[in-house]
Amino acid sequence: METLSKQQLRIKETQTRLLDAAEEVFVRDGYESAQLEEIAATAGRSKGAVYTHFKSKEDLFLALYEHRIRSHIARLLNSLQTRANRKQSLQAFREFYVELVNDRPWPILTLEFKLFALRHPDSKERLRKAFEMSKATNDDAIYQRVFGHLTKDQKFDNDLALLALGPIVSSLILESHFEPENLSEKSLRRILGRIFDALFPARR
Amino acid sequence: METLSKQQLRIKETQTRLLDAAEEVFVRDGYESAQLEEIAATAGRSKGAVYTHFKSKEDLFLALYEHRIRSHIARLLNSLQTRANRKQSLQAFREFYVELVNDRPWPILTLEFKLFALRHPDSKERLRKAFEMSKATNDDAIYQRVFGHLTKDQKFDNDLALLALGPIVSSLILESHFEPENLSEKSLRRILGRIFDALFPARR
Amino acid sequence: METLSKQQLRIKETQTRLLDAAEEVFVRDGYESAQLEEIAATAGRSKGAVYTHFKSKEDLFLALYEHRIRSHIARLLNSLQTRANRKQSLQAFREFYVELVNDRPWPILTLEFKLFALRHPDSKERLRKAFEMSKATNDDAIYQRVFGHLTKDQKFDNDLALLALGPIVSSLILESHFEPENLSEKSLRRILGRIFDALFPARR
Amino acid sequence: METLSKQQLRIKETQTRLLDAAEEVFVRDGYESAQLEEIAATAGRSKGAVYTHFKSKEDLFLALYEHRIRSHIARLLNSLQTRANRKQSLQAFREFYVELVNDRPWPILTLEFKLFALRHPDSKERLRKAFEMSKATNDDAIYQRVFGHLTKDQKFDNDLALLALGPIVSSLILESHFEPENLSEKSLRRILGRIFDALFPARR
DNA sequence: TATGAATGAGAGTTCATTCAT
DNA sequence: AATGAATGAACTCTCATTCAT
Repeated sequence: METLSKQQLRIKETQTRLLDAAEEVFVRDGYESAQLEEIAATAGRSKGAVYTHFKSKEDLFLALYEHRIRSHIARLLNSLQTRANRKQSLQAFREFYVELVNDRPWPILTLEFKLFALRHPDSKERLRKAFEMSKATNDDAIYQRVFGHLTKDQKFDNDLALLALGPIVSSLILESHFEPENLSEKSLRRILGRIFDALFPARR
Repeated sequence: METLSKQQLRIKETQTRLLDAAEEVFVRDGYESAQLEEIAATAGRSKGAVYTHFKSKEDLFLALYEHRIRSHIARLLNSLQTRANRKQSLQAFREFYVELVNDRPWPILTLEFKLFALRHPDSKERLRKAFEMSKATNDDAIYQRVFGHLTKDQKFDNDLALLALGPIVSSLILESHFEPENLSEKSLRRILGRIFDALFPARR
Repeated sequence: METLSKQQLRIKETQTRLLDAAEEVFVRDGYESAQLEEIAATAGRSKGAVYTHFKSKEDLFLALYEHRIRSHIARLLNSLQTRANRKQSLQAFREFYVELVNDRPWPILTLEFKLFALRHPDSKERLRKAFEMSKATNDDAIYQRVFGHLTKDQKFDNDLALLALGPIVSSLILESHFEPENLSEKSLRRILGRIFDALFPARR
Repeated sequence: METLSKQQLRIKETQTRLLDAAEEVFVRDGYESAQLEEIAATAGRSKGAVYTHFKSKEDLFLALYEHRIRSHIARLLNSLQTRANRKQSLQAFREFYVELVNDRPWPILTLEFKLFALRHPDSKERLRKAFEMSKATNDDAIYQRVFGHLTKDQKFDNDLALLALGPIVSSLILESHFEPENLSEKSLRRILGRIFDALFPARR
């Protein structure tokens, strides 16, 4: 664990600032409308600094997504780690997703990124890797801990549900922007909980 | 039902072509990246023609969405109309949503439009109207026919579910683009069905 | 010979203005330093207009060269056409080259273009065609008229001389910019004449 | 002849490397398109090092030219030095120019520099000095040795020819890039020789 | 109604130059 | 002396929009 020189610290700092600013602006304005200059200014840096750290606007966008996914998955794993038994693990899993309603930028960023992916097949390989990474439950041990042993049919449905979960959360949070009263945070949690319970029935 | 003059027919034809082309291009490229020229060319018209029929790119986009919503709702109403009893109606309702998996452009367009709405508050009023329109079940008679009489608590949950349904379908179809194997059309139908049944339990 | 509509005339006019402006600016500033905006402004048009008529800066540059070569070659052919015999033809040929000292932009443009060609091998095919075109004496009839019948050895030397002539003229005009006194127009003509006579000895 | 410290040697080494790299890149890409970073990398140094040794891109370019001219003139003088009589001297002079066909970068660099000079009048003074330097035959003794005693008219023509010689060689070498077959090295020597003999007739 | 030449604001990207280390 | 992160002016190219025909 070496300490970083003053120089290296500044570089790290710039990268962090740029990624944070990128998230803010990309989420607010969308990939196409987001301006590099705005991102740079938000980060307290100049346009040119963006190009010191990222090859292009697209590169910055993808780097942001990778970065975001890494911390997303770290948070999920962390919340699963501390639980003793299956029931608690599933509960933690449930909470994690329900609590995503607090992370408003996340679903927007996710959607933005998926639409981008659809329209930029050139980036496919890099995208595939990021998507791959995002499946924490790829790990057998974790899968076991959260869902226990399943029959083949149960596993099939469970895997489908796992795939569906993220998108559903995202879409509901997005929708809540348009129905702030009917889809209050409380309502959101409620319906997310209902869907979760339907998708992951607690097996005895 | 008046007959339209040749002139009027031609106008109508151009409008239809432009809207169809707009859908194709907006869905494929996204609002920002879509080029008016490309839309015009796809419609077999020139850029100028777009401006004869629509005030701006934004106007065309909104008009497209209104147009699409109108036909969407018409199709839904139509599928509900012919059913005799509540059970059949709910079934038809279910089928309608499950069958949306065939209408691939729809969810993309919807997402695209919602993201647009989020970022163009100026258009809010027009957007609100279109969204409003999209709720067929606003009509009490229809609501009754499909869901029967509900207690206040049931109605609350049912309304939440109604709000959630569209976004969920959209998000799953979108996701299926990235997991064509795991989220095959068949799998999509299956999971959509499961979610539908959880959200709208058949009451006796 | 149809007349051009007002519209078509304006288009033609714009093209001409742009090419003229391009020549002025490319010659003055060089390909890299020349600014599209400056060219457009010089032509009394906007930047965008350039792109209506030319695909890119490079395209404009190449189009300019092709255009210039066409008129260059037309002028040469024209000056040869009117002469009755070989001696007169050779004399006309000589005069044409010596008089190039009046066309100051031409050699700069030529050099600029050759350096460009060297550094943009992608444009090779288009360049080759333009260069090809520039050899008026490719035409046997003209060759005959100007140089008469030559032995094989004479023809070899004559062809070498033909290749060398243009570049030599260009380089001398360029040099005269740095030695305006020693290489006055009169001196230029004198030395060009000497070189011409050495390269194309009047055969009896 | 003092010995240089290690430090000084390293400085010298860097300068040499930078100048060599600069020549390579300026010749290959042209002044405007040449990137300082590319030059630095080619020299095995970083961008910053360039600025330790040269004030600016322009300064490096001019320094390169001065450096190149110095060695050019040294080579010319050297080849003249060893000859005993006028005839041999003229012959050496002739050979020197004819053999320039081997130094492909030289004419490109020269042209590049002249075009630069034309477009950067600010550098005029520095340029003038470099040009001045390049005329070895400014030295009366050398002039005498090579050309002997000339009448006023002969001297006038001879001086013109001296001015023309360099540019002509350059332009022909450049042209040979486009006609590698017709202007083979052998052909180049041949025609250069012919021109030389016409410009500098061997007087008895 | 429809065309497409022309406009011009705007955006991503490049790159010579600076400067803290 | 040398590095390379950061600056910021500058430039090409794009594209929604206008308008004469």
